[in-house]
Amino acid sequence: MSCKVSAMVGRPRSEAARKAILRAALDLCARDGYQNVTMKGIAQAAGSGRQTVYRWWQTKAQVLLESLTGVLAEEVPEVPETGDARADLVTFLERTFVLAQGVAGQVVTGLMADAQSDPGLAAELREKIITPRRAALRSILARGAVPGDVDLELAVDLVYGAMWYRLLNRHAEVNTDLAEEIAGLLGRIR
Amino acid sequence: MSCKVSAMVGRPRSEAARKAILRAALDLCARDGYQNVTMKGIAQAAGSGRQTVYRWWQTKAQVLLESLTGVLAEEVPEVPETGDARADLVTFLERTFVLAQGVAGQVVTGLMADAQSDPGLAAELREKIITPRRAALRSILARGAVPGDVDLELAVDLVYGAMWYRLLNRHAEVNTDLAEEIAGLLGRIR
Amino acid sequence: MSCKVSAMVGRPRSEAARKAILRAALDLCARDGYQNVTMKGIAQAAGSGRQTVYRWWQTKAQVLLESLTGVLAEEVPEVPETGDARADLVTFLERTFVLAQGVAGQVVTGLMADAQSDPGLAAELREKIITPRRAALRSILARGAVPGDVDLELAVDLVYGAMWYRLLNRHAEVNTDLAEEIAGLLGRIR
Amino acid sequence: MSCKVSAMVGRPRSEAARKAILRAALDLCARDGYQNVTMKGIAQAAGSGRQTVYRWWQTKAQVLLESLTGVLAEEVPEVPETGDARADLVTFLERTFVLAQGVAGQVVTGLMADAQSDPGLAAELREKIITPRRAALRSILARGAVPGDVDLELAVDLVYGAMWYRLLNRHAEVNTDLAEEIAGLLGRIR
DNA sequence: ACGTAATCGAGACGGTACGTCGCGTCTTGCG
DNA sequence: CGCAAGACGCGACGTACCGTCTCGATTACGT
Repeated sequence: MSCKVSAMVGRPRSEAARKAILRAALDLCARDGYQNVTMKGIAQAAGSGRQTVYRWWQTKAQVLLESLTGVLAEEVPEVPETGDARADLVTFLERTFVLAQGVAGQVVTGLMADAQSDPGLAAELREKIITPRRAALRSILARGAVPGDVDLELAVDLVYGAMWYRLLNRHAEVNTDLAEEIAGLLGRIR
Repeated sequence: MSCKVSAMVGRPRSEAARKAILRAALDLCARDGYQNVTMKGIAQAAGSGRQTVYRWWQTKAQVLLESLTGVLAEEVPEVPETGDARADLVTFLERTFVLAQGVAGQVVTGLMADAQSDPGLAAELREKIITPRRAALRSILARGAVPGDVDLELAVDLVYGAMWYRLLNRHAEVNTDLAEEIAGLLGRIR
Repeated sequence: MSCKVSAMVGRPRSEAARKAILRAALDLCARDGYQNVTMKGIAQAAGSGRQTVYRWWQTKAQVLLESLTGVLAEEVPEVPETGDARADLVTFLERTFVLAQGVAGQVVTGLMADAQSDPGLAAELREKIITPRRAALRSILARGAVPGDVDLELAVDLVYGAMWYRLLNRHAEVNTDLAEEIAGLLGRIR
Repeated sequence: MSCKVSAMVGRPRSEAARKAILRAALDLCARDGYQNVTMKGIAQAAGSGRQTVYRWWQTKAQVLLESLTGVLAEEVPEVPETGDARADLVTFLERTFVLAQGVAGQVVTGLMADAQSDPGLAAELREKIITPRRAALRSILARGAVPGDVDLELAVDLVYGAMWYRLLNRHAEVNTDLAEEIAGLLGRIR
């Protein structure tokens, strides 16, 4: 998108540095926790200069958001329509929850925290991470996992809500059992 | 409990300062957002010395946790048993959600964020805020708002999860309508 | 001098506390050095309250000035007139220098330092410590240790100056040898 | 001397900041007195960050020692050998005392005070300020201002001692008259 | 003997400087 | 001109000491 025709002089952006930074941010987040990650630390761990990070991202949240996008893109929980609505739902949730148990959980949790005081980040987070997955879950639910007259937005809130709640509060795990249990309970709605 | 009989020498703790600090913390949180509150700022706003804050609390999270406790204690959502399980549930959720829409939402959200990197705070938060309210909701649900064989812990996760999800992600309001909707959906479980 | 006739009600001043404070100040000064002595530390070491110290002295300098006065009063270097002017001078200087090598040196050095930024203390220090000793040295010198037409004030400056210089700069000891050497050099003035 | 050939990466030290800090320290010392100078104040007055001061100096004493070195280097009291030993001595002392009456006196006095509780500073002060000037005075005296068999170290102690004594105790000025008087008295030693 | 009043200890109070750390920006030389 | 290195101005951190204050307890005097 940038550097269309004119100019394009000087040394080009180092793709190696970009990847190193995204990777370093992820690793540090896994090791020290999101809140303890710093721009300085990211640059250091990536073996890059501080300015190189700031040149392409404004905040650590943006770095980690892009890191996260990379992680999630590798394994998007797209579920083929098998005809069994509940099985599809379970499959979707299982895949989602497995991701949430890994670094992605760490990152997305931290991003959500930062988003509380950064409306721009909040919007970006919703746009790039939350909303697409809400839409995916909604379409799965629409296959018949809940009765047709149920408010799907509310159902999505309940399901993802439970996941977020457990991710943040850690009173219980977000594992494959939860997928089954949620699907089971939704299936009892008449 | 403390300072029962013996000892109790020296100048006693200033209750005025304590209240001023708790109040200032709350006000700052409402004005600037949890993440932008600082110990220095709290002390300044409370017209107290920095050491006075640190003498009684170790972190801003602890200050705000106590502030929050004060706020929540004023209006505990205890619901009399009317016999109508669903009505009780709605009442409980409405009261809960009204609180969540105010400063308490700001604070509890920030505390949850901090708790991600502070296990001690996480435990305290669960113990003092989360768990009691989970128990309250659970007992309300047990009055018959959901069928007897439903896993109440899971039901609590779904309900509070939806609230937390909306509080954090702000894709929808946490208002009295939500109370009705949730109660309605739970009521359809067979 | 104080509390002449009227009033004089209430609990009388604790002489024990006064002595303990003066003693503690001196001990701390010897142990930690003048600059590291604090009012809090003095009170603690004396087993007294902070206010008790502040009630009777305004600054640590005043406490230590009184402590010092006590020390110096114990052994005032008054020299009997033996007829041998030089011997009298040596005796006086030896006694003076012995005192200077002890805690008194520590204290007076620190007081002098503080006096640089506290004109009141400077005046008090001159009045109570410096001037009396200058007068004493001057009268000894006037016995014939230097020719009669020598400016005695200048001579005093040279002698006490050498002592102070060595006390502060520590490039050489202030010992009895110095007394002999100074007396010898003054004796060569014609 | 430093940063000779290799390395020398990163942004170079700001000479402007360095000079501003040294200057600010000096100004504050002249205005508020050595004891009231703070690292925070120096940084503020210099328009620099606190860390920038700490990066290059550990204490305010070190800052002011370097400031002082700058001041003294501007006008080193080097005296050409005129053949008249006493005249040379008077010239040297006059130049010395003029400096001592200015800010340099303030600073060196404060440094000496701090040196009482900081052996490292004491050594540095002796090495960089005291000893070179002692050597200079000694060589002047050796030109014949005092008889050849007089202990020059002692003579230096007496002369500089008088200066220091007056600087600290302020019972008399350190002016050009003093230079004449001291030279006169030394000239009477046989 | 008993109230009055100033003392005592202890320690919390509002301040402020300390020295450290992370921020986001800047200024170098090298590739 | 991108990039590493790292110094820069800034400001919050948690600590220490300042001098003041507020407690309960103690100790003399003047009724």
